Amino acid sequence: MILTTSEENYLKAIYHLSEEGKKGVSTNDIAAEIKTKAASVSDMLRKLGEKEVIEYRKYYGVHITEEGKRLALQTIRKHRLWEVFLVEKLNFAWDEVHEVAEELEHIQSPLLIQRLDAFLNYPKFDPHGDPIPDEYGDIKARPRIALNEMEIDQAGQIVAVKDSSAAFLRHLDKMGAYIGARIKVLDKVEFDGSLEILVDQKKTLFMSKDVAGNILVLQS
Amino acid sequence: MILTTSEENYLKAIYHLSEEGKKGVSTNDIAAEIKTKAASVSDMLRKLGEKEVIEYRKYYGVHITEEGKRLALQTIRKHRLWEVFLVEKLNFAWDEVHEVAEELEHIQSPLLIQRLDAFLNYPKFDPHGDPIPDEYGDIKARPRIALNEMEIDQAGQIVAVKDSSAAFLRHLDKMGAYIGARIKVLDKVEFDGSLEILVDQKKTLFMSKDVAGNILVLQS
DNA sequence: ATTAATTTTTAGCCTTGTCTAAAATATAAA
DNA sequence: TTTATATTTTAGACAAGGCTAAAAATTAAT
Repeated sequence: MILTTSEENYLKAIYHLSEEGKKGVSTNDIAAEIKTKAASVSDMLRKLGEKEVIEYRKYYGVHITEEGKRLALQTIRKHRLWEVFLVEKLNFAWDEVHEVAEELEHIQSPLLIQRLDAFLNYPKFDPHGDPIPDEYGDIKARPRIALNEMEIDQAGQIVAVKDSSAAFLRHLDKMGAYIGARIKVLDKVEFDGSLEILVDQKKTLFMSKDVAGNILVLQS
Repeated sequence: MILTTSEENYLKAIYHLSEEGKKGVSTNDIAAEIKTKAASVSDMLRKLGEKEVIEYRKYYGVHITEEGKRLALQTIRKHRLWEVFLVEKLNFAWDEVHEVAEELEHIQSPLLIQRLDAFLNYPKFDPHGDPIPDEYGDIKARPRIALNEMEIDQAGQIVAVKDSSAAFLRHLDKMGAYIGARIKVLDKVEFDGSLEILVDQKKTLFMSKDVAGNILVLQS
């Protein structure tokens, strides 16, 4: 199965959104992620559905298939390997690499990626700390940690909750946290063990030790 | 001036064909070089003409402009730097690199190329011996040599003739040689100084010392 | 349970780059 | 110099991918 650059970008976005929420991914979310219009997304979903890299039910969002996941991870692998190359070999700053890697990831040459991987000494994580899938799409899992066990200045992504009751999720939402959010621990209050958290690099919020204990974070 | 990938490819082809012949480049020649149809070429020539990277007179072929030459050399520079990277850093064989470099050359990032150039230690020639233009499009000129002065096993490209009479050119053509041909000296006959030449890696031919003396070769 | 608001899809149009077939122009041959 | 051949251009179609506006379906709110 060969995908166009555009299809690869959509599939990658769908994969990322799937990982965050675990539920079906909505057309609007994809449009926001890709920075395009919902109408264009609908069209592409139909095409990706025909190629069987996603399961698509009109009006009910999409689920990525196993084959889709495999292809998305291939693209992510390429993206992250190029990021390592740019930072380690060409002295790019870690925040300068994304756009260029976004172009490089679409180069079609398995041999190139194989050799690049070897040249970089088979790195397991990219410069942002995100894991690099291997040839087969396997990701070296990093242990998930409860948010209240993280140290000050550590960062990560909320990937799950222990208590998944509607009440707890509603509370999370009210605070401005959600599954998929990128967070960083700014401070831990001695007095009651509560935490000050930076969400998505823009919003700070406080949460109790108990709430934090129910949130699982993938460290990066 | 920003060109699309396709426009860059056309311009590069036109540049290469211009260098060989010096005369106007024909639609059919471009079509053959790009492996597309003459109708598509006509269309693209109109567009490139509007962008003033070529001078285009219908039915009379094209000439590349200074701006066009500058842009073509940029692309060629990128292509050749990537080739050096692939061979020297990723251990590609010299004949495996072309296709991948063809994709890599269209990545848009001046910083990337600048850093890559530095990383490779500012190479002046690519793995095929072709010169790498600098940032400004300047090429380190290599002296042209008369074909009869070349040694056995030396290779190069026919870039000009001393005697440019129609008769001589017709003779050249009849033999199977032409301006732009990639040649290699296979043997020099002691008896009369005539040469055995390999043209474009497929055809061998013999030519007298006098004929060879009128052919100028850019060594590689 | 309807109405209102939101989300998603469809329909139709645009651009880029490709193609085939036919028309126009230029070149070679008689 | 007229005819034949080869080259080039135009015209019209198509696929990919994007957009806007309008229709359809879903979800939320009275």
